[in-house]
Amino acid sequence: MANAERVFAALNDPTRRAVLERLRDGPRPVGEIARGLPVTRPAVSQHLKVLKEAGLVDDRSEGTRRIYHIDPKGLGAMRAWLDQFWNSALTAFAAEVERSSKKEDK
Amino acid sequence: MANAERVFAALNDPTRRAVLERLRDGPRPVGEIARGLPVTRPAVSQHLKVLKEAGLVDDRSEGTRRIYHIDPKGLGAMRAWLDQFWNSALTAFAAEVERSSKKEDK
DNA sequence: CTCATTGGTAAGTGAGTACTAACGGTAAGT
DNA sequence: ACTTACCGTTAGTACTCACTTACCAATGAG
Repeated sequence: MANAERVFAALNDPTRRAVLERLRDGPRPVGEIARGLPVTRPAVSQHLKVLKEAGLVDDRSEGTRRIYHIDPKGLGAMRAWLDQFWNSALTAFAAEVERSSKKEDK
Repeated sequence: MANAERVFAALNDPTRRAVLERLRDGPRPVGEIARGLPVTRPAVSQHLKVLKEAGLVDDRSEGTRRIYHIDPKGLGAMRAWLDQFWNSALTAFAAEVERSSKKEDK
């Protein structure tokens, strides 16, 4: 679904971010992702499930192996939320600075 | 300190995001933030503490009231992390498309 | 067919955390 | 001085979640 709620929850975990970092260089099977990480392979499978439901990764079957790769959809939802919030926050912040500077002119 | 780690953890909670939404329109005291939220005022105080440590909000004293406002610093750290990841992910994605299309030329 | 490889799933456990209730501390009003 | 309003902090509790250990299904090699 790639809604912001799931993306936030998915990106909160350090291990899941490490998984994404490893997929940044290209698609990899589950075993290769798990190798080098301080957790077991089943744990990685569970993390991949969460990342997939968040729209951050997708997978394809290749024989007995499942190749995972990054899905730009989830990151797009995240950027959209952040950009919208960023803009409105900055305008509100600027408006506040304006108001407080006008208070000096009495 | 506004490192990405704390920002992720802070933004994960729905109540804290609701607090930020309320501060988006401008600075507010704690009581006014808590009013309308489905949690008690002390809970809001704890959330504000987390948001402040993440660099997402800041506060000033005004008599007996503490006025909280959004601090662009934390959102900046978030955007930096996301933009960096976004760029490298897209280039890796493009490189992969390149590779898979070359495999067709045998 | 047999066996090894790969990976998703279920159950159980431990740690982190969001919440409420109670308290203390400070500033303004009477 | 007394009271009221506003807010942060502490202690305790309930719940979520990341992890491991077992187990099972599917594919490929011999």
